[in-house]
Amino acid sequence: MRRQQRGRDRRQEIIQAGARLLAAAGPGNFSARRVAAEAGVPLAAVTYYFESLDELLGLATARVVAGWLDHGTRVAQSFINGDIPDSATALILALLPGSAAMPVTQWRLATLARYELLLSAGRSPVVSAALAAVRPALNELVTTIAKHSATPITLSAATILAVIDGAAVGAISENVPDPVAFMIDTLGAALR
Amino acid sequence: MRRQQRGRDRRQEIIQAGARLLAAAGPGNFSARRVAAEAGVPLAAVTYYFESLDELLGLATARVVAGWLDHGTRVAQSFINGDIPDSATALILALLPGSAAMPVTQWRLATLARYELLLSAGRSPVVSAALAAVRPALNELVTTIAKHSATPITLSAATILAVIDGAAVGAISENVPDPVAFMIDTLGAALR
DNA sequence: GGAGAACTAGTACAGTCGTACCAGTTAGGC
DNA sequence: GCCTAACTGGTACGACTGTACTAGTTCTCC
Repeated sequence: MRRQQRGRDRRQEIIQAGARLLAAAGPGNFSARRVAAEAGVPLAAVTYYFESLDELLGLATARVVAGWLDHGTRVAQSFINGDIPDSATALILALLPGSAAMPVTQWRLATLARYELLLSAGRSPVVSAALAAVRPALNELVTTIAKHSATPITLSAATILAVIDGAAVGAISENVPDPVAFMIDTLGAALR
Repeated sequence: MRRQQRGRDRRQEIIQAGARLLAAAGPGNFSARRVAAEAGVPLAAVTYYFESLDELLGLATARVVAGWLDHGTRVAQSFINGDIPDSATALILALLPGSAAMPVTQWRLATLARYELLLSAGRSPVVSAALAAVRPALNELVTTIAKHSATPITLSAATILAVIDGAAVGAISENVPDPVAFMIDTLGAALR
């Protein structure tokens, strides 16, 4: 279907709203009605612009992980510039949502949604595909930060990512009071 | 309500069925109707024996994590007996569901369900409570295995658990072909 | 300017969900 | 033996889900 400009805009707006919803509330709260409400469009617009909710989920996921990458490269740049002293801190800030200034409860929800999305790749092919597309870039991000570390880092990017993911899952499931500090500690212990 | 023997049995049977369902399909597929079908009882039996589905979820979760601990202590014992040569292998086999003989697709689903349950603690207080109750024992399990390792292990139990959890989440979301081998490799790299 | 495609928006349908309700049956204490 | 509490199992209700359908409106292109 050859779209008109107005339709293209609306379609993008719906994808954007889906990405916001996904990042804030996780795939378990991703429904056609909620996306429509978030985008401020009627429910029928969702079914009109997308073959199925699954297609929209894939597009929204791609948008979300693109945001991860943007955020990560920005943090990596500020680490290279010398604004972040510790490489463990830089890795955590680069690979997890938000900044250190974010309130804890909000950080917890955002990180929870992030890992719910990661795990949902195990059941949803479209999410799996969207994640697979960005993984090499994330790995490269980790190696870039590791390369600019003051102290040499011997662990591989895959292992570093595993430590970060595991620490995040642990922090969420255990409801630790200061998750960011916990994660920097855990990663720091694994790096030395 | 003073239960009769028959009622006690049926109640336990429902909890057991809930635990089976939870371990096999994850919290997302945990519904009153599914538990009833798994237990072979009518739907109304679930609402009769439990205040709410949430109460049943908490009891089923407790049953599941008790199974984790049983499995882990058994594997740890066989490691101490010398049946498992490598401590990284022992840790993976002890802390993740099933054995090496389990088919990959089944292993993947079981592990996926396990981490879905872990993450769901971030949204469900009853799951969180059930997990918190077993965490010290899991930590002790890790230190026990580490203590009997041939090569000395300097990482803390918390860090080791983070590596295992992160590697598992990565293996699932990336759909790696031989996840158990991947996890043993990743943990081995972090331990040395 | 008119035909037809693109779009908007409301509504309806079939499915699953947790929970409530209500007759009928079984079993334990007097 | 009987009364009452425990239990069984079927059904129903309201809420939510994805998707389909049907009008009416707006825009583009010839």
